[in-house]
Amino acid sequence: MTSKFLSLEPAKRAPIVNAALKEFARKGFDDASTNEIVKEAGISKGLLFHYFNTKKELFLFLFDYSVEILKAEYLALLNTDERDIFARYRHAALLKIDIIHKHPYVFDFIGVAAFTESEQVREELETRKSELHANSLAKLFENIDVSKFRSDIEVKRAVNIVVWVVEGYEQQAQKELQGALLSQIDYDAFLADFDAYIEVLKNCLYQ
Amino acid sequence: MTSKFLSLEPAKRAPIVNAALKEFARKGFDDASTNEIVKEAGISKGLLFHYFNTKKELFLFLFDYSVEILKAEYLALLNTDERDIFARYRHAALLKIDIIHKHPYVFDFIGVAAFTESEQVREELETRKSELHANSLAKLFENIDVSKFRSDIEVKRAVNIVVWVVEGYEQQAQKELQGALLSQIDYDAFLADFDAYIEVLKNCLYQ
Amino acid sequence: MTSKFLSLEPAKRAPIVNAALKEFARKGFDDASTNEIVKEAGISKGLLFHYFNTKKELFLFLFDYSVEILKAEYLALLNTDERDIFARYRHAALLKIDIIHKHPYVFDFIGVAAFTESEQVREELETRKSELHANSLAKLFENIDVSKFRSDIEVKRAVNIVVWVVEGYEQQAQKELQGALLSQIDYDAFLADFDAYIEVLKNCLYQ
Amino acid sequence: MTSKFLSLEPAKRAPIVNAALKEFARKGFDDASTNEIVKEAGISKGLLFHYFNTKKELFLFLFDYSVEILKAEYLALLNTDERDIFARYRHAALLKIDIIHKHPYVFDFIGVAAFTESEQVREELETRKSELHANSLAKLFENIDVSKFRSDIEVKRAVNIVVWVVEGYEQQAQKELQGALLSQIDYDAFLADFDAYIEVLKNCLYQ
DNA sequence: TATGAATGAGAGTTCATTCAT
DNA sequence: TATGAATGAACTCTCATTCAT
Repeated sequence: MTSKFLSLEPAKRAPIVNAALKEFARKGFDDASTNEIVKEAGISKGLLFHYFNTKKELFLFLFDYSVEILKAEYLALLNTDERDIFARYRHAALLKIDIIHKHPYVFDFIGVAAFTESEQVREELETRKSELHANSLAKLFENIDVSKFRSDIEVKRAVNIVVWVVEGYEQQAQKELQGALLSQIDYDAFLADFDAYIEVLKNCLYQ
Repeated sequence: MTSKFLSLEPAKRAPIVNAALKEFARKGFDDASTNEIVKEAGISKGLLFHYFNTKKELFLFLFDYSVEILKAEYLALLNTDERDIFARYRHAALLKIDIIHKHPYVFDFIGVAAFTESEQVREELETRKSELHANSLAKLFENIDVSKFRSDIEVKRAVNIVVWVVEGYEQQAQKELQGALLSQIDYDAFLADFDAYIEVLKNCLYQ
Repeated sequence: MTSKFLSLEPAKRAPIVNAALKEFARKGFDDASTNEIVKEAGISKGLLFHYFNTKKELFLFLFDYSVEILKAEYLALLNTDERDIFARYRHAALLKIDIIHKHPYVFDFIGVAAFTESEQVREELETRKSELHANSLAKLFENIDVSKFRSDIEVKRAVNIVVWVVEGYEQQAQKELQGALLSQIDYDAFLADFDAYIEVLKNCLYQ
Repeated sequence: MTSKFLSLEPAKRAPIVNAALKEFARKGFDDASTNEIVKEAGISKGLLFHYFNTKKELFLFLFDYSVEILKAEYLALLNTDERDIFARYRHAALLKIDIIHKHPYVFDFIGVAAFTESEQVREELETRKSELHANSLAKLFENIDVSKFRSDIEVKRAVNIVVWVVEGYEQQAQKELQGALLSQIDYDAFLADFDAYIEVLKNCLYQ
């Protein structure tokens, strides 16, 4: 029953979506306050529930909305013809930075949603999450050229090491950038640093 | 003003601490219910607030309490004479397993507390967290023999890679073990797997 | 100000009236939902409030509307030339059955309206109800031949006994028929049963 | 979970019970406002829900409470040794007047509860109602001496006529007394009137 | 006429916290 | 030290009503 909301003009939709994404991203499902959302979005309490009958429906809508963005602006642009794991990941990181620019709360929201354990949304989320992973996130690892890894390292371990280092780097970067104005960030410096890590791993793990 | 609580006999203290750690570890600061805590601890509502004037005070007490355990049973036992980063980490992982056995909720609680964003406790937590990190967790990296790393890899990067891989491994292990009974876990298999990752990194990063 | 509604073509009026009668009959004034009414009537929210400024106005309109039907198809057809109280009542019962067939919600609505205690409509209803009773329902008892009653029974008591027994019978019948499809009801059996009660009373109360 | 409430001292219990009985009796389950109840009872909203977790639980408690009163002060005092239906009913009517004196809202509440169709309480009420009827209200008709009825009248009809007339009389009396101060009512006049109806029926229906 | 987005007061309910005992 | 009755603000959600289109 979110068709009402979808047929609303985008200019009115955006502040509601952003206010809700932000509140959920900050506080998780249970702690997020619909009062805060309507205050930030500048609408009345009634209107939010005119569009979304329940807080849960709003949350799941935002999840689907975020997944759509991820699919259209991230997953669809991943190049699975590039079989080199490092080139693939580098490209993915660049796409990710782009999305954070354009949709500041989407990645945070998805992150919080992925780990929420609220019983009110768990079941529906579980379905959506596994579908997302199966159909989509798996693309990151699809068709990787594993023959490049050194033969004395188990492929599973090599891939995990790459994944964990990239995730660690991203988290560290996020922590450092927190609070900084988006316009002040020196992306080139970050990319150079990131590339240095890639270089180390490549030397370690490739033949 | 938790002195009242500290002068209580340990046998009465334990159920309260455990009930509170468990509830906060499960639900985070905002969602945790003092009702649940008193029910599980078998005490009255009034008594809880006699010892801890506010929920926040209780939470911060538990944080300090958990940090004390960490210091006494983890950080104090880290052997800084062992200068090899891998040997140091392996030992640390073993100590961690021990604590999870003895204090099942402490690590979970610290983990939840570290990532809580509740505005009610953020400020005080921030101070404590940075102090913990500066004075204590830094011990993990103190006096590491960096001369063993390959000369063409920046030390900072080598250390980060080790940290991120170990963290990634721990998180993956936790996910796999979730729900399993503690007694059923095959620790030797886990250690062997862990050692395999260490071996890969050692080959990569050491000269 | 329901003139707007009255000048609407009947084909458009009927679904609105029926939807509203049904909802009020089922849930009473306070619980009836204007949302349900517009949904069932297939019109927009705004239109309902274009015709009837308030829920209360709609309710009172329906009361007047139902009373009109009662007057035209029930009270007007009561034969006051028939001075025997039993013959009069029997005829009235047959008329009632007819109306329930033709206007399924009208009697239910009037019944619910008669006993509603909602403060929002009580005052206006009170006026209408007493007017209805004085000018109209009194016709049921008008010009009754009281000379037929046994001389040792006060007329007032004899009439009350007839009224109460008929009312009791109707309520019992309604309870038994509840849920049954209108088409499946054996009216002849009911009439025979009804007539048996009349016969008892006639033997008792007549000379 | 109403044990909390039951262990409260009666002086504090009474205003809550009375306020709630009154509100439910006036407006039915759905329309009754817990706000009104706490205002009239002079307690806080939180306290009401400390005793009764939900509005439904409060309603069902009141039903059980009212049934207890009915059993103890009405049904238990009905004399089934008195086999004459009129003597039995006269006694019952006197008992009823007594209860209305002592517990002004109990009969009204039971009446409203008996006919409520709110889906939220229907199921639980249905069980309670049929139990009440089977075990208790049936006592009114138990062991009646039907041999006194005229042989040409079916017993079922004779009993129904008595019941309906008594009910009709009670409703009329309630309507007339409505609003009058309890102390101003002339019970002797009412009883005399009631007895006159009984006399008529006795002459009619008995041999 | 006709729509449905928008409002805001009020609904039942939860919860940390207080306080008389 | 210990209880649990009592509070009231905040929660999600509903609803008759308004109004720009």
